[in-house]
Amino acid sequence: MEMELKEFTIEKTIIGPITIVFQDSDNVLIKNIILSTPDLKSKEIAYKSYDNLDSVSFSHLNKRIKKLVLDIQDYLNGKDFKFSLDNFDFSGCSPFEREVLNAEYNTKRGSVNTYGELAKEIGHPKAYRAVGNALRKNPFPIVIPCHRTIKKDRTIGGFNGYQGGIESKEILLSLENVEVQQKKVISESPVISLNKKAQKKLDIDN
DNA sequence: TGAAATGGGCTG
DNA sequence: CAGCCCATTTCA
Repeated sequence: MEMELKEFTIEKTIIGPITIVFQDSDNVLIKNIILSTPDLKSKEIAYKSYDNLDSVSFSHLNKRIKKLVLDIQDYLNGKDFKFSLDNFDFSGCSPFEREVLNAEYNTKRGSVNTYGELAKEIGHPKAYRAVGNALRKNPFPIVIPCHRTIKKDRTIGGFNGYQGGIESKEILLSLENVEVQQKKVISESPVISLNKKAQKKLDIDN
């Protein structure tokens, strides 16, 4: 018996439509946040990825999903924001992937870090490529702010699973006042990585 | 710029 | 388990 999934799409955002896929039981479970790509709108991707998906109008949304929608809109309107992770379903993620996503979650708006730093932070200093793989599979972009991770040479790297997504990555970074030109972060200040605790850890390592 | 290193996850 | 895929990095 397949579990029935619902979908709500925020149609107009600065990075195009955003679709939230969730399981609408008494304890709602957020399964996936899908961004649009230049080729495909998020809703099409959603219906391609999941069978038995039902659309829900905003007024009929579960309270928790409503809050997530409003939070995403606030965030995209420039509010400094840390999302609640309540009701997000990480069961599809490996322990390593969870570590990566957790470290990313703890980064701050307006800061950037590198794949290598994230790897070091979670105690696998040479697994920078694996970190990229984990971020590629990030089920909850925006909420887990994977757009803040860039390459060591300060070019912005990949996003949203394929190269076309870097457009959105650039928009999200500039939304956080991180300056990007020619696919490269050009802020004068050094790359600020992770939160305070993580930064301390890194300092000890260096 | 290109090759090689690198490690987690996925497929057969 | 082997072999391949990668949103990286480093070095010549």
